[in-house]
Amino acid sequence: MSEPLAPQYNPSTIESELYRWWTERGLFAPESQAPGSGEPYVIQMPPPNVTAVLHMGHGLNNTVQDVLIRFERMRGRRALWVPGTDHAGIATQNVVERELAQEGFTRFDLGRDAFVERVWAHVRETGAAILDQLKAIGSSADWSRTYFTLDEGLSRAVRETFVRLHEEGLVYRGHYIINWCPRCLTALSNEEVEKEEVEGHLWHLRYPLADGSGHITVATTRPETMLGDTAVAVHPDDERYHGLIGGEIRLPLVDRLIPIVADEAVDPAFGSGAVKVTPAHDPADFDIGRRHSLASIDVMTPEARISLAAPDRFQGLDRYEARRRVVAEFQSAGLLDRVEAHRHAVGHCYRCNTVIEPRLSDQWFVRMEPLAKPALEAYRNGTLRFVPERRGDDYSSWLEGIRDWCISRQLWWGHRIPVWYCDATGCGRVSVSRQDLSACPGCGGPVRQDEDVLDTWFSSWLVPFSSLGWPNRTPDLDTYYPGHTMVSAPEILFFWVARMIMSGLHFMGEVPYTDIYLHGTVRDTQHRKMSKSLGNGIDPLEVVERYGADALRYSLISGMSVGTDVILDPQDLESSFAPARNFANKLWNAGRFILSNLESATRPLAGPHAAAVRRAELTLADRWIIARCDATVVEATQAYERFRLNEAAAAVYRFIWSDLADWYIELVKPRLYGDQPGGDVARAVVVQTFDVALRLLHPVMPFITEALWRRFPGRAETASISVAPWPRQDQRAQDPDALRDFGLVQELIGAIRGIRAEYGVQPGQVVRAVVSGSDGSTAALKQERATIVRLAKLSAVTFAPNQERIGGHAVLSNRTAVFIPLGEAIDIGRECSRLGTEAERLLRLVESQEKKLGNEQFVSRAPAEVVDREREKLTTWKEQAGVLLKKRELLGCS
RNA sequence: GGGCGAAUAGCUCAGCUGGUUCAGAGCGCCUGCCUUACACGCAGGAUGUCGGGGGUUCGAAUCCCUCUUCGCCCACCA
Repeated sequence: MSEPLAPQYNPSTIESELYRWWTERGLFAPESQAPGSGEPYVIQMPPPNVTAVLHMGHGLNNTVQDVLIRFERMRGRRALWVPGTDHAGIATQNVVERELAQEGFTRFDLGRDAFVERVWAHVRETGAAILDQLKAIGSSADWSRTYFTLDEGLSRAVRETFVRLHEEGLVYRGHYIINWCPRCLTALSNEEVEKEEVEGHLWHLRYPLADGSGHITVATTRPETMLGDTAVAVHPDDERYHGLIGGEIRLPLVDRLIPIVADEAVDPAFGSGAVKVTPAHDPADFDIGRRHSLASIDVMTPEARISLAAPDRFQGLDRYEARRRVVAEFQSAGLLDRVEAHRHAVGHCYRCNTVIEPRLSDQWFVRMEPLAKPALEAYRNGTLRFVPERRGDDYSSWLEGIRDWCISRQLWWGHRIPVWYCDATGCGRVSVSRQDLSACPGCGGPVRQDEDVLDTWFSSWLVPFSSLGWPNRTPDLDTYYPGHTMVSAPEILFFWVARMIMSGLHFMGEVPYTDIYLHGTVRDTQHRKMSKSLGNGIDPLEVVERYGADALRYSLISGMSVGTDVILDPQDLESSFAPARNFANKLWNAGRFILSNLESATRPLAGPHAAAVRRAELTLADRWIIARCDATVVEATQAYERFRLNEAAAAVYRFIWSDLADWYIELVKPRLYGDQPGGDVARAVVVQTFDVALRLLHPVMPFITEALWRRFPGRAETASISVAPWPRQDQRAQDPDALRDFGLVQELIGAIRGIRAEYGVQPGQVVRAVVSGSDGSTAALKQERATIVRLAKLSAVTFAPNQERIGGHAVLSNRTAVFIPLGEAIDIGRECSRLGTEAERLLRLVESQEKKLGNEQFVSRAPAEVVDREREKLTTWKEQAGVLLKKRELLGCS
């Protein structure tokens, strides 16, 4: 590592080499970090779906986790980040089905076993690519603990959970209306249905009374379901229909007699106040049907075509064709009362966006209320903390209204349901078992396993303990359960996060983590979510290749504040990622420069904060940068602790660029060259503060910080910044005087530069400056005289009262005046107006300030220190304005 | 239909407990510089009715109400 460093930082080779080095050293395993000492700190990675390679959302999610895990690791915790991938039942099955479709096949052509084998092939490929991507962005997860949700161990946990919940009466099989996707041909949970507002219609249909005495009008958004109607319902108190309750309707098209029933669920104010009842195709109707012992007629096939239960001419029609046909027939029979435009929410499959069909079927459910209660309590008693806080409301209101969870899926890819049905006549036993069964435990007869698989979330809700070996009681489980922070996208709060809390409390007796950080979504500049179908995605790997992983990470972190989305422009990667790349380059060059000036060091450079030098040897600038560094330690540490990662990143950025590079390094250059007086002190201070900056930045930019940090003298070959101790605040570093005094130096240099620019003084030309002020106000400036001369490009600076006329004038915030004689270069008129404008600005401030202080209410009601502060401001502004006006007089301005 | 959030420079956003970061940062723009760490850089500069209206207060970008516009979550009125 001693080859000369290139002036332009090139992340690609450095990153891959360092990553290999980290993993070879096993730095990401908690065992090799702080053996036995630090408290564990555990993050469970939301396992990416093996459907496809990762997108920017994953980039953000995993960067946040990595920042937190690296932060806590450096703070001495035994940090464990558990990685994994999710088999993603329905999603992965769909992806492979689409692949097959391209080849002209369906999964049924292949058969179950061959299809599942095919999915495995996809999984092996994608799963490996995903892990590579996670590594490419620098994720410091413990890969030795990587799991896949269909692994043997996690499958055992799934089975144990199912059986145990069944034993407890919390898993049951039921015949209910569920959400059915006619494309995926499976049941879905309520959470898997996305409601979307659509402009639909409300058809008002006339149902003739059986006795021919008239009709009842019912309104529906899905006319085709009338083929399965088995009643018409009205509210029991609805006067309009009193005489009709108990009567019958002759159902058009089907010619079936169905009763008119009274049910409280009917809203008399909606539509006609009468509702058609289709128990097989609507959850509300199903309930009405139960209350009135109505038949359920299933008029749809799984594919949402009209079934054999309907009249011949409708059979086989797609649901929408059937809808048109039904409406047309009502119309021609004169039974279509009217059609209204109607805006309503329609459920769509969250995986293929097909409109959901409520369907009556046998499915397995988890009884959720008993699980939800403790999960709700954990929030109410403050055990769980949400960031941002308001997400806690979403969590609790979801739990309060929770409904049972349909967990069976009519898919082939997933954990097979551990239930066996006995086929022996007269037995029919249903066995729920931890072990595979080959015979009925009751009669010894032949059994067949339930064909269905479990909801993919039924395995992922166990991850916080199943990934650690549960149901076995393993050392990992003892040590790393419960974990600490969950970093998740808000979309999966209910699917995953809330359910993990329920399972954790139920099976482990403790919440799986206490802090839940829900970050935003990555969107394009039109605020659209990045997606493959919109083509507005950004490939994280492309960004890593072009800008480096550190730049990717920094951009994501700095673009994100608590509770807001990250906006990136897919059309213009440069504007999104160049600033971070530039920052990396800046850091690289600062490091390069510092390193190149350490050879002449004669004193040790390492050690606790500025311990290598004595206080008395420090210049004002040294004291200033040490104080700024310390303030940055505090600011960044607090920001990381509060999940304000963008603020932490910004604080370090400011320190490195605006303080260290722009000022301190510039200023200290003469001391560093050769064997200058104070050279060792400067070297010690610059190394010290740069080292702190690298450590503070490491969680966000792990690669470049490591690359630089390792090159500093005195580092052991095996030392890594990733386990270097986190910088601590140092009371001795605090130095308000230095902050104030050096601020004045900066202000003076800025004022002189401003005058130079104003009058177009050539950069190469040196000028003289005269500074006048009281001894007290110029003491600090005198200390840094050489700095002022160099950075303001002066021939000399003198401290004396000034009566010269022709030049540029300025006045600092402590009333010190500056004068630059410019001879012919100056345009007196221009200087007059420049001074005039500035004086006017100050006088306006003075005026409003006088008004404020003249206000009795303010003086008497505002706190004394505020009033004092405002008085001081007034004095300063007044005097500043006075100095400028005097200069104008001197110049003979009109 | 219920709940929540956001609106600040051309763009992306900070501004946390009302008053010393109070109108800011980065990008973009303008001017001048290849000053031997860095042109992915340096120095300087311009840019705002803090979404509209009302209120509370000595004092509001900040707190309250209201309107407008965007976004998110929830919802079995067919």
